Amino acid sequence: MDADETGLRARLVAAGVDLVLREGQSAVSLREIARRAGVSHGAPRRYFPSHVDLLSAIAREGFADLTARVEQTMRDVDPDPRTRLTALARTYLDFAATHRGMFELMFRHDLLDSGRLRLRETSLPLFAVLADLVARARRPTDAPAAVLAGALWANLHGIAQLWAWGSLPLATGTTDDDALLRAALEAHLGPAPA
Amino acid sequence: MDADETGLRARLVAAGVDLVLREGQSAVSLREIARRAGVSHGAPRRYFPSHVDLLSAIAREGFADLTARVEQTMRDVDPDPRTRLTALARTYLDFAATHRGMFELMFRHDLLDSGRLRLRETSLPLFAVLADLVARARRPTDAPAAVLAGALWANLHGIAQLWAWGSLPLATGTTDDDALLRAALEAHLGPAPA
DNA sequence: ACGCAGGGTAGACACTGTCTACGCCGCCTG
DNA sequence: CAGGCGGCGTAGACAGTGTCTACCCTGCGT
Repeated sequence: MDADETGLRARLVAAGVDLVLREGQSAVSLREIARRAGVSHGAPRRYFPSHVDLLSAIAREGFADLTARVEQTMRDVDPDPRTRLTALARTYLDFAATHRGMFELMFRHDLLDSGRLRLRETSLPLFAVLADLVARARRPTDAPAAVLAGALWANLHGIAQLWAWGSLPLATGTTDDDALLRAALEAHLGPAPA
Repeated sequence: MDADETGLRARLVAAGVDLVLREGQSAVSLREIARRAGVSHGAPRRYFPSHVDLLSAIAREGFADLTARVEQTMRDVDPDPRTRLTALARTYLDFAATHRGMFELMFRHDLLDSGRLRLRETSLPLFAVLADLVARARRPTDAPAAVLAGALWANLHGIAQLWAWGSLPLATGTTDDDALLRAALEAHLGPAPA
């Protein structure tokens, strides 16, 4: 979506994405991606004046990837809102688990330039999908749709976060990943349909 | 609780806690706390062989602080489980908001030596308080207590995380902090009592 | 009185982000 | 066609970092 795919900028971002997936955020240095792209240590500066700019560009790719996955899921799955929400949740958690370093980076607001690059807004379409489904699955007595959606997203995000940290199995004494997710969905959306 | 309060080790940790609260995790370098303690850059090495060891010691203080606050809350508030859970939740979120840098550090598993120092287990007493209250507030049709407690904790944690990131108001379009918290509590524990 | 160990000093190394001056090559203009 | 000029990458420098190592100094026990 950004200019030519073969340019140095694209190669640098690609190297960064690869690195963050493989070794985590802390492995992504300007000099290292320069090395991987076979250019001098000062070259990235043309496209990323600071480290933050580079990380932000990488995180952007992450959001794009996650969004694409969610959209694919929406294409694959039954239109029933509850079914879709469950699928979306699994996609979210699966992404967090299999793209750990990227997921971490995506929410490291201290490393990202969420202001200038409006990076946060990259996550808005994602939230819009969730909000729409929640609005349709919402029961009359539930909280307003926006609040309900926010609470559910927070729950998803928290599960992803605490899983990654490894403290949930430690604390709850269970390794049944899915139980927590099901409990969260039922809490916010009511009992699962038969 | 650790040895003498006046020793260099204690001074270093104190300087680190201060720094992390004031400027965030990234400001805490071994050399900087050495400077603040008025010792040479190599001195901390006696007590913290690596950066991870220092950060872990600081995070430990954070968990101790949070635990103390929660316990104080439990002393201050009505014994009714639901009331206590609400108070605990507010304490948790308040801590995350007012001790942002520390809260972040506490859950940066990539920076902490959660293995050797068994740092994760520092959070267990905290979870135990939550789990106990949840067990008492739980309705018969709810998920098992451990799962319910895990789901609720995840929700709390997610709210704290997304708040800190500033994306919740952006996404939900509301600045009513408390609505989300109330929604989460009601979702997991049922409608609020009159 | 001796020496020995714990605790702090100081220098070195490799690495990082950032800044600056410098070349190279191609394109646009006169 | 000649000239220059601007984008792009190179290369060196600087301050800062974590980590390692050799050293020293002081106080204690024998």
